[in-house]
This record gives sequence, structure tokens and C-alpha cells, in this order.
Amino acid sequence: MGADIASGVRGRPHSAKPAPDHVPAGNQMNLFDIFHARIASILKGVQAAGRLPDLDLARFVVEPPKDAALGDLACNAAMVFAKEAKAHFSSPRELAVEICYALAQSEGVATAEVAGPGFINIRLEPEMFSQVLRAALLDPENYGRVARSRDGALQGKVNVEFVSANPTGPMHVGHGRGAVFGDALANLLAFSGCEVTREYYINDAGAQVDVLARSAHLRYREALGETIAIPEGLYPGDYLKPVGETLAKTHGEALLDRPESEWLPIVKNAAIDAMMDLIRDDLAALNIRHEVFFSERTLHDRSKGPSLIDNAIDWLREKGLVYEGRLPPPKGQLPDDWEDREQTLFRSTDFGDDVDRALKKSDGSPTYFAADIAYHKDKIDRGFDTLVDVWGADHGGYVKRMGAAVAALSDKRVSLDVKLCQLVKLMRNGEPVKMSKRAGDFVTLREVVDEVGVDAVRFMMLYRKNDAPLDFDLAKVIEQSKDNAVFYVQYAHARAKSVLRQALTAFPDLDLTGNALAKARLDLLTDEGELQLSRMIAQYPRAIEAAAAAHEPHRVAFYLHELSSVFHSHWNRGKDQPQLRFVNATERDLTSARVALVLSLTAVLGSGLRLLGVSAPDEMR
RNA sequence: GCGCCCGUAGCUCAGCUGGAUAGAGCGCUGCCCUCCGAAGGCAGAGGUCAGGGGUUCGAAUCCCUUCGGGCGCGCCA
Repeated sequence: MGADIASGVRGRPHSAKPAPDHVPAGNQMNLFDIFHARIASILKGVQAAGRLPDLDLARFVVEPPKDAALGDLACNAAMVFAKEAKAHFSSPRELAVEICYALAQSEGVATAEVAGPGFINIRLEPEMFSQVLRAALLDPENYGRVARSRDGALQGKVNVEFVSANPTGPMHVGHGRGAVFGDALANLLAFSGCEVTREYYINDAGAQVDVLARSAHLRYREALGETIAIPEGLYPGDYLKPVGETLAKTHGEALLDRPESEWLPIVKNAAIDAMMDLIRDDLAALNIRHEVFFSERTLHDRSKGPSLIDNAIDWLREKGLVYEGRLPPPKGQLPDDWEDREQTLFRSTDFGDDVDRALKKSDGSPTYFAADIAYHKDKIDRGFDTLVDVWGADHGGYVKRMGAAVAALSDKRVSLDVKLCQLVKLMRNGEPVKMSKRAGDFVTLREVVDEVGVDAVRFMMLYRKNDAPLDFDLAKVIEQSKDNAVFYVQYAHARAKSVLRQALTAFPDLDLTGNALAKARLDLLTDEGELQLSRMIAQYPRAIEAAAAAHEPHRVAFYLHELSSVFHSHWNRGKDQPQLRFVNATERDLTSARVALVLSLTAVLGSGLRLLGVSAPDEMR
């Protein structure tokens, strides 16, 4: 380690400090971005001197070091560019030293030193963290917002399609996961600079809604006094009873002794409308609202000439991507009704799919895939740059063909990211909740939300990576203990708010607004716990950008948990060491500084929780 | 048979798109507290990142392969 320290370079002394009133906007205050830009500019200088070739400067990263004892920021640039630098630098360390020398002249840098194989560890002047806190205090709404992602990915119009449950009944818990995931992702992308549309694709065209209509018709007859038996294959749930009653009220006996072909469209429309109302209510209970509900039926409509599906297929045909041909039979067990016939196929293999896919059924009607092609073409035509589809994991086999379709439809301009959500296992105290399949007797999303509340449902569904199965324990998620992540994070916020209240008790004239507290003597924050909190707060913009870029809102939930943990730990130190408590009635300046730290903490916790759609309570009840 | 997802502490899971000594909670062990700054605190043990090969300064992460689990596999949506 001695060698590492030997190559360290000290920064300029305090004369170089920036003016304390210099505060960048909340969405600009990302230390990691700032230093990425500085190091990129240093490297450009070396290039200008002819000692480095052209480099892809997006390749290196500035990140928190593994161990906070190493410094505040770490950079791998010298190692990443080792190969390109060989002509003028014998080792990565040599290039790293050069970068360190330049960095040491840079504003706000205390030390910059080389470690290990060529890491650059940067220690910042405390003033840099004060700037971060001031940004969060003065512009809490925008702190953490992504100003402009380096690769330009987080901008433009994004369509997030999620839920898209069949309109055949109330939502169940599995739907709820996709719903919460999609909504939080949309929040995150909007916060990160994208123009976001939340969209729901209503599968109201297939055989399933015909089944729904027949089921509703039975309930209609029941409402008119008949005793009914619900045959296998129809939907037995009670939720169709009101539909039947309404039909009886509005149509009397008019739909009774008519052929199915006559009553079915009427009953179907009524039933779908009723089911969508049901689903919208379920979504509203989770505070989810889609901007667009897109009906699959509109794609099939030929009343005004060729349907949107016809048009989409024609469009692909003109590109030479549709042909009549035969498909090899599937490997393994052959389906019973397999027949080798010529059919209309889309060349999805040109875009990475395993086989070409059928667009028409044997009766000439379009496949589900054909409709989905038309739907995605519509989204592309509406000008979206990025499409995100949130599906259940059982649709995994469908991902490649849809990606192929979007690539074909947009000449590879638009990207499609399909996020698969795994199953949710409902538990109570570690025991699985029995979900009996008979008589449509399943646990609905609504029942769960009513029992444990929106916050618990939303947070727990986001406190797991989307493609990992989730055990949802109805008892644990409302437990008031450290083991319950929802409580832990919300409690951190409530506890922070309580500090503000206590500060006011000690200093009744203390101005607790961000504007006032930004003027506090933040240089008095010198305890390791306080610095640790500051560092975590400084990492918020980076966490947001990473979560948004990866389309992974769970990272926000984990970040908030870690931030809370740092806060709780520091709070607990105040028990044994009263001088570390946030409020100290005899030290006004110190208290102001600490309260400023706490207020910026509430800003970040509030911001993150808002993205997840979870409330940030002022106190726990 | 093919494709996709997954395999990380006894359990449940993170691991910031290739970085430094792989983390957290539960459980376990040992101390401390019983304080309204409450809904406990601190510390410790615990790992062949499923196995094997490869790519390079560097791999839990990327490629190949084996094993094990989940999902899907023309005209269901």
C-alpha cells in the first residue's frame, strides 16, 4: 500500500474553494457526472498533446469506491484505456498518475491518488458535499432528476404498456405486480427526462371475450329468474352477476329467445365495459392511471375499408417480409391437430427470431401476433422512440417475435424492451395462502390492497427484481419492525420529520425552509455518520439514472432502504453519544447544519418514495 | 428436442451493465439497553458466487459447456 500512497497527489489548499453561494440546479448536481466530465476533459487534453489516440470516452466510469475509506469517488479510466495508452504510458498506473496530477488542480478535490492496478481514488473537499446538500435543499423537486444521460438514452418519447389484463374479471395479485412495476417505471422515466405515455392494451377481440359474453348471458338469464348451472369453460365468478342484472334491467327479456349471433355483440359490449370499469377501479386503488386504453377490436375493424391489421401486413409485405410458405413441425411432441399447410408468414428470422411466425389462422382471420404487430406499428407511427412492454413471465416465448416485429416495423429505429414479471406467491406468516381454483374463488388484488394498504403492496412488489419470483407475506408487510422494508423506509422519513419538529421546539424561531437551511454552516457536519449520510444523498442522482437506464425501478427501492439504514444507524449513535444528536439546544449553528442535512434527507426519501408511488408519512401511527 | 429466465451465506434476496477484501435482512452466537431519541442497539461466525473451460490488467457479471430448477414451444390470448 505504501506505493499507492507515494503516488498520491495533494490538491490545492483552501484558497481554491468555490464560493459557498454557488449552487447548481438540482438536476445538475451529480458528483459522478461532474467528475466523469472533468476526467474526460483531462483525457482530451492528453489526446491533444498527441499522447493518446481517439477514445470512446463513455467507456470509463466514476463510481463510489468499494470501501469509503479509499475516498469519495473512484475512476477506472486508466485501466480501461490501458491498451490504447501503451505507446506513451508503460502502465495503467502511469496514465493514472497523469490524470491525478490534473485532477489535483481541479476545484473541490482534496486528494487524488492511484491505487491497485490503476484505480484513481478521489477525496473531495467537504464543500463539494455541502453543494450537494444545498442543491437538494433549494431544489428538492429536481434533485436527482437526470439532466441528460451520457448516452442520450433517457430522452424522447417512451411508451410503457402494462397490465393489459384480459377484460374478463377483476385483477389478481399477479396482475398487480405488473401494474405497480409499469407505473413506477413510467414515473422513473418521466423523472429522467423522457416523455412518457402509460398505456393499456385491451384484449377485447378474441375468443375469451366471447366466453365472457356467454357467461354474462347466463347471469342475465339468472337475473330474470332462471336457475342456472355454469358449465365448464365459462367464467363462474360472482362479479358477472351485476352485469346480468343490468342487462335484465335495460333489455328486459329481449335478449332471451334470440340466436346467440344476435345477442352476443350486445352482451359482449356490456360485459367488456363492465369489466374494464372493474379493472380501472382496481388500478385506481393502487393509484395507477393510464393515459391510453387501446382496444384490440379497433385493429380488426373493417367497416371503413381495410383494417389496421390488413394495413400492417401489407406494409410488411411491401418490404418483402411476408410470404406464403410452410413451417417445419415443432420438435418434440407434435400437437394433436397438426397439419402441414401453407400459410401467411412473417420473416421474423430476419430479425433474430427462431422461426418465421404465422399471421393468419386457417379460417383466414388474423392471429394474435398479427394484431399485436398492427398495435405496435400504431405505437411506432405515433412517434415513440422507445417501447416498453410489461408482460407476465409466461409470455416469455413471445419476446423474440415481438422484438423482431418492432425492428422490422421501424427499420430498427425504435427499441422494444420487454420486461417480464414473475409470479407472486401470497403468504401469511410464512404459510402459503390457499388459492382454491374452484368457483372462481381466487384472491383478488383488491382484497390484498384493502387488507394491507397501497403502500405495502407497491413497495414490496418493487422491492424485488422484476424477473425474480416474489413471496408476498400479508402479515409481514404490515409489521412495524426493522424486518419490514416498507416500514423501515417510511419510518426513516417520519423520524426525519420528527427531528424537524424537535428542532423547532428547541429553537422556535428556526426557519425550516430549504432556502433558509441552505445558508446553514454545513462545514460543521464533520461526524463520520453525517458524512456517510451526505455521501448517500450524493449518490441519489446516480442511482436514479442507473435504475432508469436499466428499466429497473427496484433499484430505487433498494437505494432508499440503504439510505434509511445509514440514517437509522446514525440516529442510534445519538443514544449513547448525545453530542451527536441532531438537535442540540445549546448549539444553534450546529443544529441548523444538522437539520439541513435531515431536511435534504427528507427531500430524497420523499422524492424516491414518490417515484415508487409510496407515501412518505410525517409520523407513524 | 429447441428457445428464454434463473442458480450468490442455513433461509429470503441485492450486487450499480467488467472493478479493489462478494453485501443486506432473517436465523445462529456473544455482549449492551429496558432508554418515549419508541416500534431495540453493537459485534461475531457463516461463501469453491451450481461445476468446468475460455476472453483480459481484472469475471458473480461477457462467451462456450455440463448439471439442476421455472416458463414457453404453428392456426390460445
